[in-house]
Amino acid sequence: MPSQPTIRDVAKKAGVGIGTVSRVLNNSPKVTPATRQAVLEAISALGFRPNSVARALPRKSRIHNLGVITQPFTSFYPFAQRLRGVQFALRELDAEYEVVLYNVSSLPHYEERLRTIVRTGAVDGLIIIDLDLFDEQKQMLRDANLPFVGINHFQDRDWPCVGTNNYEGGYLATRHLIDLGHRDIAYLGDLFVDLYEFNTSYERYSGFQRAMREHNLSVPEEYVRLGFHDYQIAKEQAADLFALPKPPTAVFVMSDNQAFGCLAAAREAGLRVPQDVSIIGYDDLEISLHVNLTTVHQHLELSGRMALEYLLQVLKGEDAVVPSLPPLEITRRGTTGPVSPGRKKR
Amino acid sequence: MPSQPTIRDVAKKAGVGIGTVSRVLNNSPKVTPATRQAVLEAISALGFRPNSVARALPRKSRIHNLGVITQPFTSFYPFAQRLRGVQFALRELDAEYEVVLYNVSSLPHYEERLRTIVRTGAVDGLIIIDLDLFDEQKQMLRDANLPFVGINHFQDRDWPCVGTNNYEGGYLATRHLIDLGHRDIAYLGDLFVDLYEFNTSYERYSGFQRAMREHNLSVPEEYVRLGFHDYQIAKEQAADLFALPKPPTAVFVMSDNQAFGCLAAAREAGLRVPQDVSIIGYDDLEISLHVNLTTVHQHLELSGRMALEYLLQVLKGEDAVVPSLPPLEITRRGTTGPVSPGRKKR
DNA sequence: TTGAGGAATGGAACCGCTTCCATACCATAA
DNA sequence: TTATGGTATGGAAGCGGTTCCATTCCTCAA
Repeated sequence: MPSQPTIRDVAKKAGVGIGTVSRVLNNSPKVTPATRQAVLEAISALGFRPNSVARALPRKSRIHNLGVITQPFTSFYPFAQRLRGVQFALRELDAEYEVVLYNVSSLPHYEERLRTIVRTGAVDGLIIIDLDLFDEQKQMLRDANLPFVGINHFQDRDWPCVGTNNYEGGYLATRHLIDLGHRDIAYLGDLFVDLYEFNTSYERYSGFQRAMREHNLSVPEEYVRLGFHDYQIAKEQAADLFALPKPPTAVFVMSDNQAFGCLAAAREAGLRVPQDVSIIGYDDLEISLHVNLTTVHQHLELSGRMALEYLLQVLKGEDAVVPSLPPLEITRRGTTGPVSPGRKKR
Repeated sequence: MPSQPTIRDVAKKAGVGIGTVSRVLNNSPKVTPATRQAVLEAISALGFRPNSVARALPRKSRIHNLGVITQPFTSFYPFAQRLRGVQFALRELDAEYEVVLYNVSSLPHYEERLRTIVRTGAVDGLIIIDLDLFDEQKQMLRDANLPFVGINHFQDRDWPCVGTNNYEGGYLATRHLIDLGHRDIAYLGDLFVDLYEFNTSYERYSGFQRAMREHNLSVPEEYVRLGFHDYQIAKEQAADLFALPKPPTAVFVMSDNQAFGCLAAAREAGLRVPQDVSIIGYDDLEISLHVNLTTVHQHLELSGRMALEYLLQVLKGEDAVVPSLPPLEITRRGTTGPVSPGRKKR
């Protein structure tokens, strides 16, 4: 018997009926101790383990699963806060759903994963975080009648997304620095197109560029530093920036994680923050409060909550519209300040 | 038809057989466009959504689920790093399991959740993080033949745990401070018994006490500060500590999260770290590197990985033993240093 | 001794899908 | 016209459990 033994195998082995085995499995009181004993022995002799799927089938109230699919996460990836929003809302609303977490490590992996999810019907709804949905996949999900919602930066996609506006955020962050009197502002961020064909960095950079242009400020080529999203890499890039003959007086870093690297580079270069250099991040991670980082607040937890609420409505069969997040805002803390006169170069 | 329509309802409505409906659902090519169209219309007219459970049942290769059950998490809760260890290992080993995440918000909730998991057979294995398992539950899991493993601080429990030794960790941290010349050392941590009847804080405190005793150092009552695990609360407690007539020259804080609060309090009190006061945390979160915090490294990610590997072996039917984590070690960074002579009070 | 009632037990029916075999249908070739 | 073969389709069987009804077996009272 190479495959998993079933309840019938157990029944045969124990010399009882399948009903009795089921009763033992479910701790029904109406089983003789002796019988129970025999069944338990058969179970462990065969290494029987009930098939969870078959078990769930006859139940009136289904167990519902919600899939959350995203890139592999590190503690700095804002994902954790979004997921928390989902979980908290789930609890508050007392929704009978469990969260199944899917991490995909590449685009092909992502597409394959979606296909599997649809094929196996593993979940009843899907929250797609920081990933795009391509036409083929979208159609597949629709055909399968599987409700889904994204959390990302799309505001006008033809699929439901709780979206944030990176362009606006980049603009706001840069305006903040300009308003403080800075003129020599650098941009530090991810490569413009990441592994998942997301262009978050480019969008934030575009907002940065727009703000600079509006104020007739130029951005020397060496003030734009792009690299893989990583603390250490950001730190190195920032060190290069600070070693320039004419270093910037402020840096807009496209993520808090990278801003931490930038902060460390400033410290090592002997620069005081914000007296010598202002640094603004993007995300407003919880930890950023403790690091006292000025940053762009993008309602991470709220985005998870909103996505969940929308999905729940759809699942209930209600007509739902994707809610809009409140506007982005700057969380002012200690890493940005007015340009210091003694340091001003022009 | 109040309950969910089934594939038979769809078939009847579309005037086709159930096989055809199934074929449409599964994108089989051998369906006439006209037929497909009719079926799709019936599907959306009825609001039909395939039952994921029933769908999964007939498949040869089951979808396997691993449950991860833990307390609700914040970004500082070391849980995230543990979960990452699990996910990474899962990917590396190419294991066909998905992770189902359960957050429980109280002890009764936890017990009920376990019962539900067993009853519904929702998962094939369970990783229990930072929660104890009581006799009744343990028996229940065993009866159900549901393999489980814990990640926590138990080293000699009668159930498999990847355990860490808090007592040892507290001792090490304190020794580190004593070796640097500190004599007036405070303890800042959680209440001794938390919501889940875990006594992590007490264990670490006991290690602290032992180290102090071994060196004939006394701990004044006001040097022991306990409070709910929270940045803000820790910050307030630390502020009280620094406002004492004779403040400590070093603080052992039982978690990095609380250590961040302590650091902030020191900053606000105008104390330089480590010149005026040394601070050591516990956990070694990723972020702690960036904050340059000296702390106790407890192999968080590795613990997730080990628990997973063990569970996978058990699921394969192999005889497995729970692996031991490598010894705890101090990660020395910038927040601890020798006691500064100018400040020494005795 | 007999009948009634309760408890343990066996197993058919069923949960909602997929799969596969048999059938019906159509087009083409002879 | 008939034979052939390929394709779309219907629906029975089956996935591995739970549930419930019928049956058997006891025990106890009359």
